[in-house]
Amino acid sequence: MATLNRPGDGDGHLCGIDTAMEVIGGKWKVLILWALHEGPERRFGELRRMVPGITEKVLASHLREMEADGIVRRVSYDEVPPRVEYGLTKAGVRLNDALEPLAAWGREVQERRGPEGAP
Amino acid sequence: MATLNRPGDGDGHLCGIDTAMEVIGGKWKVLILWALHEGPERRFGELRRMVPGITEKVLASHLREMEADGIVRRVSYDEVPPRVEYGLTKAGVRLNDALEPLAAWGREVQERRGPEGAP
DNA sequence: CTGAATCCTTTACGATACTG
DNA sequence: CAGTATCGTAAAGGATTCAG
Repeated sequence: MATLNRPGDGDGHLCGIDTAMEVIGGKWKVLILWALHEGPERRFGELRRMVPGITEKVLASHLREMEADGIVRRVSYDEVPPRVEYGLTKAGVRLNDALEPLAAWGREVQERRGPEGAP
Repeated sequence: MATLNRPGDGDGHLCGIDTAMEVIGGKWKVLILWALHEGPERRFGELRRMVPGITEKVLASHLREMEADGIVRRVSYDEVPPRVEYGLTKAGVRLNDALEPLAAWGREVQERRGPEGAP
């Protein structure tokens, strides 16, 4: 992504938010993050059930990207039938914590426009 | 977006983060938000210069969506040549504040993988 | 069970030209 | 100056099938 030019900044100001947005930019990533949050290690099928609507392909590719970004740890046990468990790295936990104020903001606006949304 | 099913939640848990992600989901929205942050009201052309790379069409549509989401306030002065000024609403300011920890996280990982990125 | 492979659809975004 | 209108593209995601 690009950086921002603000009059005060002689050079491009590294706001950092763009980096974070790239990491959580996928359609389901924050949901996966949330699913992994403060829970035990989760298996693939478990995650698939926890994030209803996601397809296997997208779940798999998102998990791979998140692993590459260093926020998800993948542990594969050499068994049959195969067993793979996913968890958060330290960076993933910190990311999740950093997401909490944003979640609070979202809950706030949900309540504010809540009265209508419920038939 | 969907909500999350965690074993503990009997019903879909409203994590709120999905709501926030929809609001800031556009490719340039956080940058626009950042540009509007703690500054004076900004004019359209000013924003276009502050967010290099964005096209007029996308800037306009993003601004309209952000206004509809209640985070941006648009004031149009009936002059010629036309003058329009954009600023953040209270909700917009709170959203920006809620984004700060995420930005800090981004800066942190930038530094961590920083040493290589500089030729 | 955990995926990879393939094909298809959607849509957000980009480029350009034009207008009150 | 502050946009709108059109058109085109690329990338993300969805549906389905197959495999170790």
